[in-house]
Amino acid sequence: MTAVLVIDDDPYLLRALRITLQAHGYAVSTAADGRSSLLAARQNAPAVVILDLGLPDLDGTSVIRELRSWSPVPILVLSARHGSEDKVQALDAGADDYITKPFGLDELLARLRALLRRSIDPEQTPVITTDAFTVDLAKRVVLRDGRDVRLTPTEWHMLEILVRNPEKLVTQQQLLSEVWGPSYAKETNYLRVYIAQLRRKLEPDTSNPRHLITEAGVGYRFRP
Amino acid sequence: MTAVLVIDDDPYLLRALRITLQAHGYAVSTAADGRSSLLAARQNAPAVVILDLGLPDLDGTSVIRELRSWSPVPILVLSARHGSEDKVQALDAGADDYITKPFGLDELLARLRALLRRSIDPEQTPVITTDAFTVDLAKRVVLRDGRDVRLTPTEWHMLEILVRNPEKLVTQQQLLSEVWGPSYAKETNYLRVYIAQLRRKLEPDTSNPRHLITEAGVGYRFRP
DNA sequence: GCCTATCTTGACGAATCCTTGACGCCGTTG
DNA sequence: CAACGGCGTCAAGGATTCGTCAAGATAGGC
Repeated sequence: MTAVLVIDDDPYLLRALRITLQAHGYAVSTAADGRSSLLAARQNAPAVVILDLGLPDLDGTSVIRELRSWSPVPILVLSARHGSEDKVQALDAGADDYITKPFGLDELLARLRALLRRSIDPEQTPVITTDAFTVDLAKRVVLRDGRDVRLTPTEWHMLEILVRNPEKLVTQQQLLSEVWGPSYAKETNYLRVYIAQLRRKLEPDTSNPRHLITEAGVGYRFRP
Repeated sequence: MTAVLVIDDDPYLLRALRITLQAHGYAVSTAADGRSSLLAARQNAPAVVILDLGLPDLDGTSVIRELRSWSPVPILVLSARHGSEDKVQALDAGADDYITKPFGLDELLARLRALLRRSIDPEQTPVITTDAFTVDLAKRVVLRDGRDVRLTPTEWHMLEILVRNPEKLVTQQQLLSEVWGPSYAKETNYLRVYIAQLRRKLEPDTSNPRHLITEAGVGYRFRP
């Protein structure tokens, strides 16, 4: 049976979630604050974690970071605020998905299913092909016109992130914190330099990129 | 059968609504003041709430806030006054839609259906489709006629808020404080400019918008 | 120590995006 | 009828952000 750990300090919401999740076949364990939740996560080894950001003792993002330091378990975040700042912070810290309160229980269940589905097969096809080049994620090789393209470690790291999320917009912060670390969140000129190098090596027409698309002010997107 | 909770202190209106709603296949429960209505909402778990603002004991916005603190149930507000102040207050407190008395029963039924449609489909996949365009919230992509539409960060931010709340009337203040920050609450010209740009990019007939609807003096609404 | 590959940093026009004001239209009010 | 407020439209600036280049800085191999 799938094990779920629910972390929330609101006893009513905790009870409601426990009942609903158990009714849908999950094994539920709960925690009401950050410290005990970290213990519970180590002991129960849940398949997915549901975390409320408004905890009494620890900051929500700290809990996420602690968890992420030793476990890849999917984390679904609940928050009362509608603003997008804490959303971005939580996702940057390593959360996988996000719901704003109040939310419908069917929506919660749907997102839970989606997270579990994703964690079961994390690597679909390790080979991505476009009409200009081919990326083999397993072999760490990029081919263009039959010959392989030399990429530096940093170039490869950036390309890998973009290619693993086809069609999806990857935030500047996501790229920076993934490649250079969270403290480089404002060095957007790094991105400009390396995107330019990737384009020069991969795009047929450098000044008219068709696969590495920039979204001004937000981030970049890979289009197959 | 769909459960509706009607909250009103006028016995005649209450009786008329009960009869009409039951005749259209709804299961109706009623309450005549704020306190008993909150109890009834917890016990009956209605699919939608119809709330008259002029209650004897509690302020209407307080009832909305109480409900919203634990439930995402759609709230349809009735009010006698024609002014837009209480309208905006109720919507800011978390109401979903609004009708001014006196109102036609067919209009009430139409709005009820619209709100229920929204609550039945709680964005299982974060993809919203209309007959003119498709919004993918996860990938941050908008498709129209198969091609993707290029949106600026601010345009996307506004569209996301509206699309995440289908059929809901979103206040000007809600949009402004979410996108530009709380101190921009009176710069309604921003809304006019960006709504116009969104319509130009998304609506088939710009001068006759069918999905991005403006409610004069109050706000905007997304209709799927 | 020297050489090479890679990464960092700064600067500059160019492209994109946001802000702001003006104008006309429409429905409502007095 | 005239005045008014809310809305849609447009375009011109000003502010950000992007692409590009090249010159140090750093690290690793020989």
